[in-house]
Amino acid sequence: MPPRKTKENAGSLGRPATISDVARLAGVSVGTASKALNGRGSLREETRRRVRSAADELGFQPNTAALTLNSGRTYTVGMITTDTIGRFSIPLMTGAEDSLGAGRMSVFLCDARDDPIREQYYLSTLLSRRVDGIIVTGRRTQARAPIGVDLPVPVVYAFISSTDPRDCSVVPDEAGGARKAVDHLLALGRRRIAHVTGPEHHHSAAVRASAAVQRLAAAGLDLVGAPLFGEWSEAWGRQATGILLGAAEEFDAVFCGSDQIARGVADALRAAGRRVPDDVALVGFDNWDVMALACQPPLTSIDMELEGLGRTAADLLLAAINGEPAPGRHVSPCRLVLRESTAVSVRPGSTRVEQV
Amino acid sequence: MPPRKTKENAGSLGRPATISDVARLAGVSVGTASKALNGRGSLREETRRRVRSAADELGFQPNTAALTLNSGRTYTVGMITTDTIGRFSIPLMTGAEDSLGAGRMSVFLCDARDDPIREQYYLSTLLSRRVDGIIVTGRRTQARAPIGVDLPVPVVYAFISSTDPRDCSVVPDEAGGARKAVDHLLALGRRRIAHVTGPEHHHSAAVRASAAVQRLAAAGLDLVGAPLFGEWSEAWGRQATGILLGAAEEFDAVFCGSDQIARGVADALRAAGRRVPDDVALVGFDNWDVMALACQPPLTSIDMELEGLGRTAADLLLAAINGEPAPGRHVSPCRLVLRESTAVSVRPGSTRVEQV
DNA sequence: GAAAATTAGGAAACCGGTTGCCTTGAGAAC
DNA sequence: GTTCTCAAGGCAACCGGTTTCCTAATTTTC
Repeated sequence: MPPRKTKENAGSLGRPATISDVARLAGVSVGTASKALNGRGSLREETRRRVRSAADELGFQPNTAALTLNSGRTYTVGMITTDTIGRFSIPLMTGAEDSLGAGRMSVFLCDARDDPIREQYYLSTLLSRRVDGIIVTGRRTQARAPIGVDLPVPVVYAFISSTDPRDCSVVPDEAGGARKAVDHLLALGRRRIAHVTGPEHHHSAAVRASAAVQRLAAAGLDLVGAPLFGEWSEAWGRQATGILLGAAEEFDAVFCGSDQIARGVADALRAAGRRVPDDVALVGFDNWDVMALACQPPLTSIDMELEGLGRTAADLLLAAINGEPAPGRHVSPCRLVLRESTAVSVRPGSTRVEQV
Repeated sequence: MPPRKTKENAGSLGRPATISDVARLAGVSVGTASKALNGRGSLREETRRRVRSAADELGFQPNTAALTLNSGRTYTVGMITTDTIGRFSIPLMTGAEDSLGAGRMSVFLCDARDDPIREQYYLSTLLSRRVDGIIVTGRRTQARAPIGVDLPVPVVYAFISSTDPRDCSVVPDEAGGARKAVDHLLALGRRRIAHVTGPEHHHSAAVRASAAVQRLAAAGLDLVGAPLFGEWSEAWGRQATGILLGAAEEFDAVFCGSDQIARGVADALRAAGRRVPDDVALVGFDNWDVMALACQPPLTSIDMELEGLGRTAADLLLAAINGEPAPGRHVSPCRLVLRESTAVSVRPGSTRVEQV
């Protein structure tokens, strides 16, 4: 892409052109120039053309601050990540930005880094900038206290949710995802399924584990042993595999709370001479490509569709801004992504996606 | 953190309070209210107090658009990622936001997604919003065409750099990082060093490889074989290891162009019965904790200090905004992070950082 | 040809702040 | 008692647009 000589200084003023400059060049009044450029008022077509070409020549772009001042709208939203910008926030942000950009809105990025003071500082900054709305995200799906009450602008919680049920939250259906994982393993004929996941006090770990247990119970089955709660790391996956191998009970599948854990499990199983998926089928969670694809074999995983979630959140926010709020928890489904770690007849390298 | 009843509606107007509301409540004129709140003019202390408490009561926060309109400054900068928000952008953004936030500036996030049209759209959006400055980042360090010429606001390129040497760019010293890696391996007594890295046409791969070769040459040594160019994946690391093992030449160290590659190499070496670091020492690049820590053994790696780079970029931008531009390429050093993949006597789990 | 209708475009208020200048009033100086 | 001085605070212009209202000129109508 060639560096484009921007029009900003095409007219060679030392500053951005204002509508007065345009009006002067076109030989009309400021009000007329405004009407000409916005298709308002009743003007001769020739006048409009003259104004437009003057605007082009000067590279005129209306000062957003002035527009804001008399419309009251900023066409700007704030996005606050309560913890840290990270692996989960990125697709959320990308998706949100996608929808918002289509609505010609810009996004203020605020990284609160788990600091309530910082969060409130950002909140007041955003409010003083008169953003049209706010999206709150976080790394954990657990519900959190509302960022403020009776705020003058709509707020949508994405991924994370608000403890106040009247707030609008968009969250992934983690329980549904876990059920899909279990159903898939059951459909493969596996009956002796173990579960290795993150810390017990972590909301996602708890939700996914209990959904898995319930689904098995509904099929008249028990989990092999209790869910193994630990940390969200490969090391824990390896360690937990040692525990499973050392126990009396046999197992033919492991559903893992994250792809990292699953990868640790895969490595440890291979080291122990168990074949995946032949001896043990493996399902991860997150569908984090870096992990899922590099794993040997590539991992079947649950995708929370975070980008879509971000888009949904943005759409709900835009709706709320336009006076049509949709309060409540909006649950969006997860998707099962099939790869070789549960595949009996899938060729290496191919990726099939379950039809939902 | 308890949901705070924000002051925005404390005074129970249906809209954010304006300075007129404050003035009315305090029984003074608008101008006086402004002076009272900003410590200007000559007013009785009692009057100032009265105005301040009126402002508090109403939860007054000045409308940023109005401030912008008569100061000409927006206290806002744009951050354009030319490709995609990803692993490399995050620490950059975090660092930049850190410095900018300290300067009370807000950040507009723009994800151009490798689309020149989108990029120019964002650029013109930012300019019409009259941002005080722009930071351009990207996933690759390769120089790119300037985003625009003669822009009315300062621009700083971070990580990525501009082909125009008069532009201000902040880039990591990748060659220096590669030299540190080689020096470290030499200091360990390794003499038969191989290099596995990403695509030959990829700027980072080329720079790191040639710096490594040069450093070895300076020590009177050759690389074992030619640099193995491939892709930035674990799979390539494994594959390349196969090539190395199949070749006639022995090797006692591998310097890898990324942590992902290094991890693939580690896995393949282990599978082939070679011990790391005893038989083969291993150095990665990027110091991506997810990879470097989960690797067996944990990886020594080169850290580009992206967060610091982001801070530097932001600081340079702030300086430029304040009329002290610092044109040119600013190279910031990389850091060697020691872990077990090159450690002879480091205990498992510990991380030592080289003193620079 | 004069009155009415229509059209083109200008003047000014307004959005919400800041700031320079001016007015008012009180106390000091004589 | 009169003038001078200075502190305190009001008035209004300004930033850059939009919009309402009004005027002037042209065209239509009879």
